[in-house]
Parts: sequence; C-alpha cells; structure tokens
Amino acid sequence: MDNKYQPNIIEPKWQKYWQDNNYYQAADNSTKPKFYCLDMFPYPSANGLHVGHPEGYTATDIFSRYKRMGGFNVLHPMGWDAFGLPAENYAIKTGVDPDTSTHNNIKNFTRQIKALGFSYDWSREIDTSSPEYYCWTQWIFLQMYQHGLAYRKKAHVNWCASCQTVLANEQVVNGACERCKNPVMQKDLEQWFFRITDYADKLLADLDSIDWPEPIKLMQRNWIGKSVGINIDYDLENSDQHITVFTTRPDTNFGATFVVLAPDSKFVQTNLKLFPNYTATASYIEQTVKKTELERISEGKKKTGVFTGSYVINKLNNKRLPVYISDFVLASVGTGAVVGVPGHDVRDFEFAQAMGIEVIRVVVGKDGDTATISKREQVQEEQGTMINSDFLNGLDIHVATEKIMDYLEKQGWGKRVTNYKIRDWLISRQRYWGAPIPIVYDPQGNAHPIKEEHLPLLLPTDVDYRPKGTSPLGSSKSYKDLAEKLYGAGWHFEVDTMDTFVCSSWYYLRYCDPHNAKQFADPEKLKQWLPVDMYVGGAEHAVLHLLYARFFHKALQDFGFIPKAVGREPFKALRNQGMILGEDHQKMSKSRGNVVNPDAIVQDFGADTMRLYEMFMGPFEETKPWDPQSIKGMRRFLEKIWNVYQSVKTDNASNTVDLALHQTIKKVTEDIEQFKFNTAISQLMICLNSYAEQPKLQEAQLKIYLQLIYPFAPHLAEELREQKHWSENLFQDWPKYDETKLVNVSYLMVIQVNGKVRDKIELSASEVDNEQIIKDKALASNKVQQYISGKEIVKVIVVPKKLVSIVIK
RNA sequence: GCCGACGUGGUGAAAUUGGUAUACACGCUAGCUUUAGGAGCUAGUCCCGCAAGGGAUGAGGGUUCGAGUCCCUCCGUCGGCACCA
Repeated sequence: MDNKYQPNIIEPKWQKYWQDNNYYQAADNSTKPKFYCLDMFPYPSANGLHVGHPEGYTATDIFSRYKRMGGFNVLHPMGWDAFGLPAENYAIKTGVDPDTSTHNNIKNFTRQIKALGFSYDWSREIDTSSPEYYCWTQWIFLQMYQHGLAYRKKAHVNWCASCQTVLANEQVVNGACERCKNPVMQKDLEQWFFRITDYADKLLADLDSIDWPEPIKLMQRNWIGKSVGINIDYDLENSDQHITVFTTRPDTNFGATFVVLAPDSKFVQTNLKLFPNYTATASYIEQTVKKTELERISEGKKKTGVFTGSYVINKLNNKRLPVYISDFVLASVGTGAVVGVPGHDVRDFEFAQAMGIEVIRVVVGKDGDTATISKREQVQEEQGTMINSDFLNGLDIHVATEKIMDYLEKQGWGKRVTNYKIRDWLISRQRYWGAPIPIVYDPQGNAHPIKEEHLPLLLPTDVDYRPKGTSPLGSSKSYKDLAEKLYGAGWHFEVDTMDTFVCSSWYYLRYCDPHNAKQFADPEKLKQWLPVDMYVGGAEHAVLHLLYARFFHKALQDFGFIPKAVGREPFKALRNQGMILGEDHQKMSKSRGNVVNPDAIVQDFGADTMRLYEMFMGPFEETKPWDPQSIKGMRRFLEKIWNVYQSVKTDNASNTVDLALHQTIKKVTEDIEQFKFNTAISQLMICLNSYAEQPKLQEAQLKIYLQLIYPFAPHLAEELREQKHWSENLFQDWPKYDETKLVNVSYLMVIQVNGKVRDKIELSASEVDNEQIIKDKALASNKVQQYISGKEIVKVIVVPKKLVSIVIK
C-alpha cells in the first residue's frame, strides 16, 4: 500500500476538472425543481479570507451538493460586495486607487475560495463596483424616487471633526469615531433617505412567515419597535396652539403633572417665541444641541431641563400642567412631546425630582402601597390597579388604558396611533468609493432624477480622495463638465454616493440574471429562481442588510419588477454561522496574533481537511475556538478513509456493517437538513470505524459511503471513485436508507428500580414490542429481585425498546 | 437598566427532545513499532471506592416512576438595544 493520500495533488486536479467542465452551472431551463442556496457575499478586504468565511461557505457547499444529489437544479453563486470605506482609506494612505486595490483583493479572494473546492457557479459572479452592476443600483434608486420612497431632507448626522466626514450610526462606538476615537458631533446636512418606515408594518408582520433563527427575528422586531398608543392634544394657555403628546399609558393621565418637549422638536422650533421664559429656554436649547454624543452618554440618565413659563390644560381634570423642555425627550420619538406622570414612569420621576414637580399616585404599588411616592423604588410601572383616577378607579391598568382611550377619542381630545421606532434609512455618504446617487441639481438647487439613458452615471476617476469635509466627487472636473454637457450650464450632479448596503440589498436578484443589459433581472428568471431557499451568513447583519433587503424586495415587488408568485420575502430560510475564536478563546485579531490563515491550513492539511474540521468544531451557529490539534485528527480521519479504500477486499457476501451504514444514511441525511454537520461527521466516523474492522466489504457499501462523504470531502470522494473506476453518475444520487436494515437483532433494555439502573436485559427483535414478556423478564432478573423482594410494587412502566421502570414502596 | 443566547470530563462537544449522562474527536497515560524525529498501531482515560456501591451536567429548590432536558430563584459568560414615552 504505497498509494498515499496526497490532497495537494488531487485537490487542484479536481478543482480544475470541475471548472473546465462547468460542472456546477445552474441551468436556466430545467425540468428539475429549483433550489437557491446563497452565501452572504464578502467584502474583498486586503487581509484576504478569514477562517470565518469558509465556515459558512462549506455549509452552503455541503447543502448545495446534497441538494444536487437529491435531484434539484441548484443555484449557488458567489460575488463581491466591492464598494466600501477601507479601499478608500487605503487610497488616501498610499495613493493606489480603490478600483485597482479592490480588484487585486478580488483576485486573491477568488484564488482562496477556489482552493477550497466550493461548487459555485462562477459564470454568475457579480461585482457591485462594476458599472454593469451599479447601473442597476442607480436605476433602482430612480424607481424609489419616482415612487416617493427616496427623498431628501435636512438631518442631524454624526460628524467627526478629525476625519472631516460624516459617519454611519454603525461607525459610532460609544459616542466616538471608531477610527480616530475622537468624539462625534451632531451636524445638520441635506441627506437622501429611503422611506423604509412605509414598510414597517409589513416588515414586522411577514417575519412570522419565514424560517429564520428566532433571535434574529426578535432583533428585527425590536428594531422596528411597534408601539400602540394615543396622541393627546393639550391646549396651550394664552394661545391658540396646542401640544400633541404621544403616550402608551393614557390610563395614568389623572396623575399627569407636567409636559416636556424635546429641544429640537418641531413645536419648539416653530413656537419658541410663545414661551414667557424665552431667554432661559433659548439658552438651554443652545446648550443641549451643542452636546456631543459622548457628553450625552457620560451624563448618563441625569435629567436637566428648563421651565418655559407656559402651561397646558389637562381636560380630564382641568389641571394646569407646566411645560418644560428637556433633552431626555427625543424629537424623533412619537410627537417629540411627553406628558409627565412621575408616579408611574421612572424617567418622569427623575425629572420631577430634578425640577421639584409634584408626584401623584394613580396606580396601587407593590404590596398594596398607596402612600405618597417619594422614592424611585415606589414608582409603579407595567401593572397594577387604578386609584385617584375618577371613572378608572379599581380597574386593572390594561383595562383602564382601553377605557380612557375610548373616552379621549369620543371627546375628540385624542386619537389612537401606532408608532414605530425604525427610522428612514439615510443612504447618503460623503465618500468616494460607492455608487453615485443619480440626481442632478438645476442652477436653483432643485433636485431632478437623471435620465435613464444616462445610466450608469460613472464614478469619475479625477478626484482628490483626501478628506476635506465635503464629498470627494465634488473635486472632479470631469463630473462637473458632464453634468453641464448633459443638462445645461449651472447644473451639477449630487456628489454624495450611496451607502454600500444599498448595493447589497438586491444582489441576490442579480444572480438570477447577471448579464442582463436591459433589466436588473428578467421577471421570468426571477420567477424561476426566487425566493432564496437557504441563506447563510453572520448574525451581525441582523438589523442592517437583512432588514434592508427585505424592504427592497417588498418595494420592488410593489413597483411590479418582482413577480408576485415568488412571495413577499426574499429569504425563505436563514442560518447564522457562529464566530470562530482564536486558539486562546479570544476574538481573532492581528494585534493578538491569533489569526489563522486558511491558505496555511489548505497548504498543510488540504481543503477537505479544512472543510471537515470547520464543520466538526461544534454546532454551526455557536461561537467556538480554533484548535490546531483537532485539525490533525480530521486529517487522520480522511487518511483512514483513503487507506480503507486502498486495502479493503470486495466481496458480495453479507457482513455486519449494514446496520451501521443504514443508520448513517439516515443520520447524515437528517443532520444535513438541520445544519447539524458536526454530528453528521461523527456518524460518518462511526461508520468508517465499523468498515475498518471488516476484512471484506461489498462494493455497494463502499459506493454508498463515498456518496455520503462526497458533499463534505468532494475531492477525496472523486479521487477514490475514479480509482475504483466507478461511474461519475455515482454523485448524482443521494442514497436512501432501508427501514428493514435498521432493525437490531437484539435490544438492550435498562431496568430501573425507583429510578436507579439495577440491571440490563437483552431482548430479541420479536420480543421487544411485547410488554408482558418484557415485564416478566424484568421482574425475573436476579439483581432486580434483590431490590424488590418483600416490597410492594406500585407500578411498572415500560418504554418500548428502552427501559423498564419499577416503582416500589 | 432592558431583551436574548449559553453554562456538561483536562479540551471541542454528544444525548433519538422527559428514558443507561459524557457518543465522536482532541489531549493525556502505558505498551508495541521506528536508527532517531514526525507518524502509526493496541489498550486505558468523569470523580470516590479493592469491590459491592455511591456521587456528578454553574448553585439552590420544585414537578415526575425517571430531569442535562420542564418550572421557580440566584450566579457567571457572551451578544443586541440603550432615556422609544
């Protein structure tokens, strides 16, 4: 047996073979049922592939190969989320343009991914930074604009004075810029938004229809943040104005003692001069608006505020409520105004304490407490019975809430409303390396969509990337000239680019028809492939990409570009891979020096070992540490398979492995379906151990095992198949288990006395379903007799094929 | 602070979903093999005990004939949100 397992030779050989024969191309017209199996496409960073990437990619590869063997026409594509800030920062530092560096990175990623033998359909590769792709990103923007879902408004944005640029919310860490650690300030800028809030209710409701991990659904639900309540109008004394507050707890309204407005709320902005204490009010507003994010956070929940000098009337009891302004109230939540009930809201209580406002109890506290509320711990929220509240007295707060809402609506003092926490999606970025926003301004500054025939609006190359507080595109002469040439003197293009999440919100659609120059995708092809049947990636996109893509799907479907027949959701099933930690159980990072390079693993052990190892580490969705020792064990397993196939004699005589083999077919099939790859592999090891003990095996047994191992270790399986001169069609079928072969010759049953194992009895297959025989045998056992003799048997429980439990007194 | 996930040998973990806890690996120990190293093969490996037996799934309590699994309280680790009215 000098034929050794040499992955470094066989793996490149089969990778070339698959590529040369277009082995994994998805067929656009096929009679087979379709299966769309998708990875979250990577950002091609300069660091190359991280060991976390192959974890997800191996899982989808196993799944894709398994589904192909199961008779499906599988779409399994790969591409590049190529726009992004790191390439631009690299350009600022080195002068290498982002296009060049990004495409070098893509080459490296492609090489690394191909070396792992994944069955991607490379003919569908896409690159979001190519004009062929972002042409359609821009086209979709125009559709959003024409349907009223893209709009421009002045907004507070996160501004880093040191980097001279705005930052996305995700780039603000504890109030500081994630790159330079300087405090982030608020700045008002004209920005483009997508009206995702129009879809809040649908994004929430449709979550119920998809097979996603519950924690991800929950995070989306929380992010969307539906709250049902009522808007109540309070008339402002000595004025014809009224303040509208939003509350979910109108039941406590008899306990209201003040009203608070957000400093940057619309009411304050337009009615500031109505307040008697105008000077103090204006100075408070000025202070709070200047605060950095960091200052706000470091102040914690300490309450500050100012009395405006104005009062409103609570029509329920004609009480005068003083009106305050405080930055604990947020302009963007509800109406930007709050009615303060300090007895039953901790924040209101803290504010009342700080301002010296009275506290009224309207809900009975813990242990029947009806005393005056003077301590934070007495503030009763969320449950209880009403008191001091006129017609609500004695009611449970939830009943009271409904009753008073009916009353307020009937009186015309309020109106039920539903609020959502989710905000419109700010898509403008003052960056270079992204898709240009296809908007042109006339000399008066009015925005116009660019004409479709001018798409793609190409990203100019004559720009200065260096940060200077305005968008790099503003420095391009060619961009300026082009706008004037196409639209006339004094016209200019929008100089911001789109958030890269816009590009990634529709890439799964493009894979269905990646070379279409007339449409982003032919509806017929979308109809054939959508929805994505299995989507795999990290959980870090829970409320970003995964929410945005759902929004795009719904909007584009409503515009008529995605057939109704494919359903309201883009991703039918989702699975998240867990993070892979370093050997030291810490997050992998260059500074810790615990980063594992996939290239080195493939070099030292082979791609099949790498694939198997990552799947064997632990449950797919869980965080797990890298262990270099265990990789050796996986290589040993593959060598053992290899060696068994080299040395075993084949013979059609019956042997004892059929039970193990059919158990393995069953287990591996079920485990792949459930993404339990670790236990599937362990079963394959058990089966191999049983094979290795046999002097002779049937050819059929060797073939089935190869079919089972193929999705996991395709190179090894192909090589052994070829060595044995078996047909290539071997891997076009998935084996089925034979129920009759799963029957044990005998069963070992446990006998418990009062819950403790006292003996084990062996029963033949014919006896194992007969309760009477089982009971008799169990009670006849010598060991059991020692425990039960002279005792009263209360009952005997028989669990078929498993155990007998005898209860004595 | 609120929401969520998790906690099992020296390590990664398994447990047919309420039925023999520790499968499958890694590591370790001993023996064999090899000129040596690497590797390979065989046996052993939760704890206490010579044994019979007893104990053990973060801690404590409960339900049950039977609990890693279900319920309650607490502790710890990780993730998300963070004054959302």
